[in-house]
Amino acid sequence: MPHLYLVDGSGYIFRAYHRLPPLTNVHGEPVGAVYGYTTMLWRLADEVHAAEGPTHMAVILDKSSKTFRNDLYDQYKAHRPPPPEDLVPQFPMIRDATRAFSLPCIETEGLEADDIIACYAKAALAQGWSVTIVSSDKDLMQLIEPGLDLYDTMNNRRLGAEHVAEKFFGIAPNQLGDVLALMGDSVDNVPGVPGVGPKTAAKLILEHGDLESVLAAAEGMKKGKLRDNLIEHADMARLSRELVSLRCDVALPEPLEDLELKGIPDAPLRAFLEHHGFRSLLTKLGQVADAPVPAPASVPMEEDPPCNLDEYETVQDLDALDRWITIARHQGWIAVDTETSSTDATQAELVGVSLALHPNLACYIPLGHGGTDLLAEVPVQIDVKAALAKLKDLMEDPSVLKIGHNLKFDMIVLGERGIDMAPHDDTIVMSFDLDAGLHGHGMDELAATHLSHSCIAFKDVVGTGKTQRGFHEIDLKTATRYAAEDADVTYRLWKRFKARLPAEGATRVYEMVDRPLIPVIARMERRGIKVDRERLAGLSAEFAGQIAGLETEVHALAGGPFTIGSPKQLGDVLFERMGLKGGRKGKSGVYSTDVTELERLARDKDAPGVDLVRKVLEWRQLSKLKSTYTDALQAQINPKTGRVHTSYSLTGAQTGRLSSTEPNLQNIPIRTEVGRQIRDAFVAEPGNVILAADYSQIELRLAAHMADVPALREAFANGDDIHSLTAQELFGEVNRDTRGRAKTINFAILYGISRWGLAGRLDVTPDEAQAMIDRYFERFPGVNRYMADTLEGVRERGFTETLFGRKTHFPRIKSKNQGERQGAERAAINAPIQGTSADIIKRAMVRMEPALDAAGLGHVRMLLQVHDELVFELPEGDVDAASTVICEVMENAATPAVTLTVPLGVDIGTGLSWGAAH
DNA sequence: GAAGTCACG
DNA sequence: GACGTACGTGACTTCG
Repeated sequence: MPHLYLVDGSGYIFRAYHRLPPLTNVHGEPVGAVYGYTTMLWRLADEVHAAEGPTHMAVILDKSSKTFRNDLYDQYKAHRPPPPEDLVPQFPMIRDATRAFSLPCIETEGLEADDIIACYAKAALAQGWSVTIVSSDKDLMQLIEPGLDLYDTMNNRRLGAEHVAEKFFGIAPNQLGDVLALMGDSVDNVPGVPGVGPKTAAKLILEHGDLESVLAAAEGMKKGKLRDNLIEHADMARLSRELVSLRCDVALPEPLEDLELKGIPDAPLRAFLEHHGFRSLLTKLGQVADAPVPAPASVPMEEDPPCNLDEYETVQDLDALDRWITIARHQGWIAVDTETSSTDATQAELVGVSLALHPNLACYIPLGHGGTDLLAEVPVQIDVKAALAKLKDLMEDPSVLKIGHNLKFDMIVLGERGIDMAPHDDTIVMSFDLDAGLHGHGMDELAATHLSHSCIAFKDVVGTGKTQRGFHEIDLKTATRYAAEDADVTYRLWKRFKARLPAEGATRVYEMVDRPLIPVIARMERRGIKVDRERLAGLSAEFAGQIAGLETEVHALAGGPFTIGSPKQLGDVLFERMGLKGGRKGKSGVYSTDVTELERLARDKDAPGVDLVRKVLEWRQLSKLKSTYTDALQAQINPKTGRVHTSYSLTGAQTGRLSSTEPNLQNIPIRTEVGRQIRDAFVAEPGNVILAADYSQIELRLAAHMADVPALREAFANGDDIHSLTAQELFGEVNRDTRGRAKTINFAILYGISRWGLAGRLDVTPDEAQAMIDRYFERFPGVNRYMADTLEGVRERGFTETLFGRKTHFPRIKSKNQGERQGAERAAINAPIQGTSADIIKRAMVRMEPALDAAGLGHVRMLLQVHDELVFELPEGDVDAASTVICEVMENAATPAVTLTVPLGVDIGTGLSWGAAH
């Protein structure tokens, strides 16, 4: 059977106007109500194929303000205020929208939309059709009967007789006209009977049956105001009855059959959506979901008003949350920030979420406040589950860009709650890709630099030290000011960076390397790596015993106890008490006692105190391993997962490398046998293995490519040992000693060589070091040239660039201080090489998961990155297949953006632990 | 919080 | 003639 949907367009637009925020389209025209109307039509159109969906549909509008009711009663709707100024231009747009959907739009002179709806409803019902009136107007509820219901699209509910009974105290739909007549309507100026509201009206009708019976019974009622009013205003009640009656006796402007739905042509709808810039709907129509969002140009950035913390809203009910989500869907982007109980995203409790849509249009949604002794009273908050369900839809909506500052954190927090945020932009990464080397990228610093705004300091909100409170204990007013400010500032920064990225040539590295990496890193952090606690505890105990023994021996040799860990005391003991030779270093006037100095002392077998020095070196090594690794790592194991979850910083290293904190898993020992045991504590789950894949000599290979050194390029192409080759070229023979020296020189080149530095490393004179450097430049032409070009570039432009366009700024390149300047020069020579290497492994990481998935290796988990190494955990049986994919991805990570003239080599190892995988 | 030291690439 | 010498990180300890 046909099902006719009659859309009360006029009713909808008023409700939408008051309920939705004041949106404007790309032309600056107000379109809030139109947007709401368009999304509603969309939803209805989507229901076409549903079981109870429409087969016929029409939109009914009011034609003019004068109707037959004004002839009945000249005061009808007389006091109604004119529609708001910014609603008026939206009326014609409603017609545009309806036409865009190719729906019939019906309006008739002298009739209200309600009457036309009633006519169509009756006609359809008479033919046995079902009818749904898309409205929640109480007058239209009179029409409800079997086969006809109302559909309140704003609250997504069907309204039937039960709803009328519930709202009007037991009244049936066919009695509603009488109730409405008695109670009147102040908005439409239907007079009714004074003193009679819905409750009294319903009671009277239920008691007496209908209006006339009520009026007839008035005389017999007990004396009182009600009786008097009913008698005195009986005629007004009868007039009201006529006014609220719906006329269904006029001819249908268009026959029912013509309302049949015939599908919605694409072109007019697209044109309409494009005209208004309704991005999210365009996306649904089939535009690319991840198309870059244009920078909002309508408001020049300079005209952004200053941050006004008093304008922020605290969102405490679902309706309010819906409002924010609606605007986000409309404009296609939103700034997001989460407040939590901890800076460790993998263990943090969610305390609240803040959102920003425009400068100063920001809110805070408290979700986990209260619940402690300190804040005994739990404030009004949306139920976390309900709020997260709403937020999930928004966060996962492919047509809404989520903007955050260090969004990786929020991705992890929400990821732990089943929300897979996408698409995204991150202002901390944007800032890094624009301004690495110029300043930090924390929000407070960026707000001060770019917005001349000083953010509320977190410690001013929660305090410090013993009296520090959790964010969940902060009152909502303060919490809103702090949290919403962060979202607001993030939004403002995003506008600026969004415009700067293409203008400053930073889009390439941002879009190709760093932006897509964020969710990859978030997943790695969430996975963590399993650590064998017992093994670490065993090592700790072992080290503790040895340290204690060494301490006793050191004190005995030194002739008395002192704090070995104090460089100052140790220096005094060695150089004063024991009389070893060595010089002061540093401004603080403390003897240098670092490992190179102590090893120098230890080499002199005959010097007094050699034994002491050797014991101290051993003590130092074990103390370091115990305190930094075997003890600390145990404390870092997440009790819930049994794994260690590091946090990677994408902006920590100026060159574009990642850095790793809490704990740092990029400096787990490997170079010494005793330290290496710590790696054995990083293990795979039963049935799995650890796979470590590392680039072989990647920085030297890149140097060979970038400096265009034929001999080196050939050597890499042939798979030769590059340090041996260097030894052959520099010293004419290859042995352990010359190869070691050659290796040192190769690294020295990468790091920005100085004759003194190399001399110190090789224990030769600066002149001899210079001779080696000269010979190197001679044998490997291109290197010297590359270094000179790099320096010229950085002096001229202030920054270096990687092959992928990543910039690193070096403001000190112009320093008057020679030391500073030379330091900047060395760093500038290194940055393009180290940075390109970082770009390449990042690209490999971005491509790794899709490549593994495509190969049916979805169970292979990428866990760690250590600059030139990726660590995976995978089922034992997948090793061969995974190795192939991993190698392939890593070796080809530069292409097609960059074509290298050297191959990239990857070595792979596997084992039950990280240590065994090397 | 600075300085010194040392773990990694 | 002095400067103070390799690039990039983070964590721990001592000490003022």
